[in-house]
Amino acid sequence: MLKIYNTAKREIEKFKPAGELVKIYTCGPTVYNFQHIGNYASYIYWDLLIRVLKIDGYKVKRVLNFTDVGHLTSDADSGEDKLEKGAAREGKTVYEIAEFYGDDFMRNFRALELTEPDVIAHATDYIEDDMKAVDKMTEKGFTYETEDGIYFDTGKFEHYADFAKLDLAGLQAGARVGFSDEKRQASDFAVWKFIKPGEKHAMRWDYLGRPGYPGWHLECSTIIDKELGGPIDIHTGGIDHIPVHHTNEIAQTYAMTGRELAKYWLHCNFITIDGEKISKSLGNVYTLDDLAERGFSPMDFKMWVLSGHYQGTRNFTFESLVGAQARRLAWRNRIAECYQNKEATAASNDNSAFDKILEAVNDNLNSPEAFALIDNLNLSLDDWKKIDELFGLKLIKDSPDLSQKALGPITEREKARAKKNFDEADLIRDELISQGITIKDTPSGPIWQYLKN
RNA sequence: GGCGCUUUGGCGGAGUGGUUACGCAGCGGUCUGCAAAACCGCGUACACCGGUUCAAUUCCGGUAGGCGCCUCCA
Repeated sequence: MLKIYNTAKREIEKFKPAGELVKIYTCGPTVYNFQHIGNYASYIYWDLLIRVLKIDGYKVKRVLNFTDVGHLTSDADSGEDKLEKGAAREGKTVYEIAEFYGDDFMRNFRALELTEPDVIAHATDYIEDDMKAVDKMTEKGFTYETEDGIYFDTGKFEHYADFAKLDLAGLQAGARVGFSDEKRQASDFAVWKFIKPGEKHAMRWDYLGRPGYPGWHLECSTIIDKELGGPIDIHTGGIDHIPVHHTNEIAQTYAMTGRELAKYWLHCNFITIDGEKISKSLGNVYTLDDLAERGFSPMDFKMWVLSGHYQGTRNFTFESLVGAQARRLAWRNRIAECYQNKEATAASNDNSAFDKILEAVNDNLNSPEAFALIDNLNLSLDDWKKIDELFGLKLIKDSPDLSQKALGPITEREKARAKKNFDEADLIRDELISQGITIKDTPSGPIWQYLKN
């Protein structure tokens, strides 16, 4: 039985899906630049959620969006469109930018062994639906027009402040860059932006007799409505989305359909790097490729991420990443032990071992506790397979049975050792090391292990 | 200002009203041809101040610190 922390209620609840199919939506990347390790940390946590649900026996339909239009450099309706900015930076078209960074995201997504979403929704494929959505909201009187777009009148939705517990009176509208004085409330936001004559904006669609493009928040409401249908079971995202983006999604969906958007809202916390937030100006924006250059695989990073809880703040340091890497190697060598000592592990195996691990993860995705259990429990090869299914750590895949390869040399070495021909014995050992296999002499005879990768 | 997270030994990070995980690093030892591994042991951690209690790191109240989001970024 899964229990999860629901941001909407600010408490841990038992998860009960509305129907047979668990409908999940994850706010995806804005494909205008490389995603950094903080971005990927969130997708690792949400992947764990998907995997737990599936192991618990649920059928899941999950939608992930790619924002390829309309996301401005501020979550408020000011600044530049990130895609347009990226295109200008690299001398490419916005479509090339979106494709390039979208592909890069998926490459990393797969390298992290994350479950493929059932639908990857590109915002630009839903423009017609966006227009219909604006029409609907306008019909119901939730919008008003200003010089630069169609705005959502948050004053018309009495529960607007509830989700994020906003203090609307305290919102300092003036502090927002380029705040339009035509807005009725500081919290009002654009559902559609007009492109002024002469304004550079490559992505444009005709609507209401003039060129424009959708407001950033709109795509999520539209895509959810079209791909999943209303109220979905789970909506996930980063905590930064609570006050603006998700609050606005909820308002839009209410305006369009009169329904709530999602029953359970999960938000992951941010990671810091060397004690500070991830930001370009601080120069601590690492990508997975940066980690690879320093000798850490995507799986090492994933070990690090899952060794902490999704709701806690995590501080990333390379020192702690070394620990995560070592822990993964230790687990792989326990698998090697299973290969070499089948009878013993089977005999001493605790049948409930994996159940305990699963129970920990069902408790609001407590992966650190699950990891502690893995460290301590006696596990069979079968358990390790289940653990791989649960966390997607490629433990089995990266731990082939090397017995065939190692057995001959190990026997040769034992013969040499018996003759006290240690030079030869060491030569054999070195030869195996060059193939990534180490030999450890235990009281019950030599065993092979994986070398640090 | 609003909304949150957090404070455990050198680092990461669980957990518990009394016996104090685990990983990494360190030290000592056993074992070993050597090396490594393994195993044993050591360092006696829980921000601070009150309260409850026979007993609090663990419960309650308060204080202080660190951090994040809202304001490029999940």
